[in-house]
Amino acid sequence: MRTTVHDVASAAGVSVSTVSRALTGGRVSPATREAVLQAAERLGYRPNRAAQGLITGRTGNLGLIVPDLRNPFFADVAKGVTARARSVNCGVFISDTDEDVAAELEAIATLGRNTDGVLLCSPRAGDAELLEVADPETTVLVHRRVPGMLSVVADIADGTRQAIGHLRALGHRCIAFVAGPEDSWAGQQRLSALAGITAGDDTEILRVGSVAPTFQGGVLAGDLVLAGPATAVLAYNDLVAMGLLHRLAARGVAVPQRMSVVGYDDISMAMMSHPPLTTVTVPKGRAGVAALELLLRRIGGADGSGRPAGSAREPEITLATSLAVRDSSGVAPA
Amino acid sequence: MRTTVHDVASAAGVSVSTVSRALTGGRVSPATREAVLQAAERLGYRPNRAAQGLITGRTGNLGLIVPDLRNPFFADVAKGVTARARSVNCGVFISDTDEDVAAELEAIATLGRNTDGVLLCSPRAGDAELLEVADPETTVLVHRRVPGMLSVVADIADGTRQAIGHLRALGHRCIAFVAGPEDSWAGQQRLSALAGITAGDDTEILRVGSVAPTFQGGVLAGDLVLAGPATAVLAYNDLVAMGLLHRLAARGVAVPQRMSVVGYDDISMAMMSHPPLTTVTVPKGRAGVAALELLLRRIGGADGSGRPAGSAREPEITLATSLAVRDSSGVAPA
DNA sequence: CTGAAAGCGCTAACAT
DNA sequence: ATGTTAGCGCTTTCAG
Repeated sequence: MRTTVHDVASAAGVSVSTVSRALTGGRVSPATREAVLQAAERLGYRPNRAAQGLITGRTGNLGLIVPDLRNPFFADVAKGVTARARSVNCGVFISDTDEDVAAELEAIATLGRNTDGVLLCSPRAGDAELLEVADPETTVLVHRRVPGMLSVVADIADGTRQAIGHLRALGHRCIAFVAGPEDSWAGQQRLSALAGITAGDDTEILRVGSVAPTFQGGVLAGDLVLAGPATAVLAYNDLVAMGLLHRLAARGVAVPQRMSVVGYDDISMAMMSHPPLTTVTVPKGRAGVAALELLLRRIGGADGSGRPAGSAREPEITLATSLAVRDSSGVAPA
Repeated sequence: MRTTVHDVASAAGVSVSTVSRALTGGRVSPATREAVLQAAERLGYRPNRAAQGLITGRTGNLGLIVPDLRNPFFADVAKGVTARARSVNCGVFISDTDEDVAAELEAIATLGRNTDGVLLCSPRAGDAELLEVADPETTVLVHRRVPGMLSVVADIADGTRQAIGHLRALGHRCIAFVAGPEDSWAGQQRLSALAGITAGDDTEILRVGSVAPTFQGGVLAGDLVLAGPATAVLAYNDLVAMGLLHRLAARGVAVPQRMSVVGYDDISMAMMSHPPLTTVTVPKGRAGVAALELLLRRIGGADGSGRPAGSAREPEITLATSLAVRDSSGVAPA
């Protein structure tokens, strides 16, 4: 068995409670504390978090649930969360649900039980299911909004407005929008953002798809877009946009000379595409960080710093988006 | 507080020990088991893993340590691990060390203490440091080999041989190798693989760099390669290869007509590049899965199925690599 | 087959 | 300021 408080206690010649106090910052004489700390160090003592959690009711861990870690979007979120979590000395359980609702619900239940709180990123489950299985007190949604739950989202509507505004300014009057999954929250969000935009009487927005939110989906969309009159296309996300770029190149369509392409997300490879992709920048990692901080505020710090929990000031946070203009968008062809 | 065994026990009209047995598969009468199961289901009971772990000595969790989740290579590994872990009902702590050795060492210590075992992917620390802080009994290295520790690696030497063989067959006689970080294990592995290849008296391998193992590093390498006589280039990894492709395109060098490019890893975006990248396929997720299975075998199953632990049959596993030939490599220019 | 009781490693009253 | 004790939720002897 590993070294326990008892080992440290006898090594330092004190009782276990003194060890506990010395380590967690209770009242101990400086001399004693020093002795304990040294003994702990020498023995390589690491507290057993499970045991700590059992008594304090805080595990010092949190859960992060994402649909797919291989999707760079979610990898970015995970990166932000783990980085921030490390700085507050908080462990992170990650569950990749593989885009499966049942797995997601199961993960919420299990993680909800075994952590201090869970960050639920872009869940695929419906509002009702989520409300039923997740504890609104200890769950924060990321990139998804459900009434009655804490959440952090990006201002997609504004980003969409900027993208369309950019294309209009370049002279485009017929813009295709490649829709993603019909039933996804993010998809509806984009659609309603678009609907909310009176692009001007002279500008037409053509809906294309829906297609899978993947590179392949973009390849498919390429031909669809080319079959219509659009001179520019706004794609569901960067992956789709890159598939589009690929297909356009294969068919000899010059970008941006004959067709402008704009994506959403600004995943890291967006600037590596050919040409580099103009895209709506979504704060992915920052959303994860914000969600973590919201959660910590709600449950009072992972370090058990016992700040009065209370309800968070802002139960629904919206992060700004912007448009990263790169080379895939240009003036409309004459 | 959440529902506990006690709640289930009184709801089912039995004792807590009976509940425990019914749930963990001990001797219980079918009728009693059914009653307990129903009560548990009705109350939405989820065992507290911390408490379970405290007594059984198994947490049912494991740790995965990676240098950078945003790197698609590691995202793939993480995906493989989490998927397999879910199927054996095992939680996964993920720690992203941000390429930092100190953070890595700290993670090994903490996770080692609070999980049943840890999967250490491409650690940046040296052999000695690793040996000092990691428990060889419960740690499995992924994509790294250290004498005395369990590990799963890909057969990079063979992959390298295939890549060089491929280029030679296409007529290339002067091949540049873009080296990555000098001190990295993976870097040395590639270098020694190359050194072990007698490409033939008529073939020269030029070392270029080292550069950062990133897209930017590849961009930098592009000019370096162009300054020499090479007609083909083998890049440290796909990211570097893609940066190379980018720079080559910017400088108007046709790929593969004037220059062939080959990478390592086969990350998902390798086939999305322009042109699609020829690369040494490395089993990333499968390595994670294999490591997990090796660990489980070693510690006897996350479900506590108590198979005799014993030492694993194969403490060092090597997974095969292959060459995915795509459009970035072609016959050497005349 | 089932219940009572001990105790995993730790912290939080409660004593001293 | 420090030691003693109880007990977190659970599994596991040990009785019955």
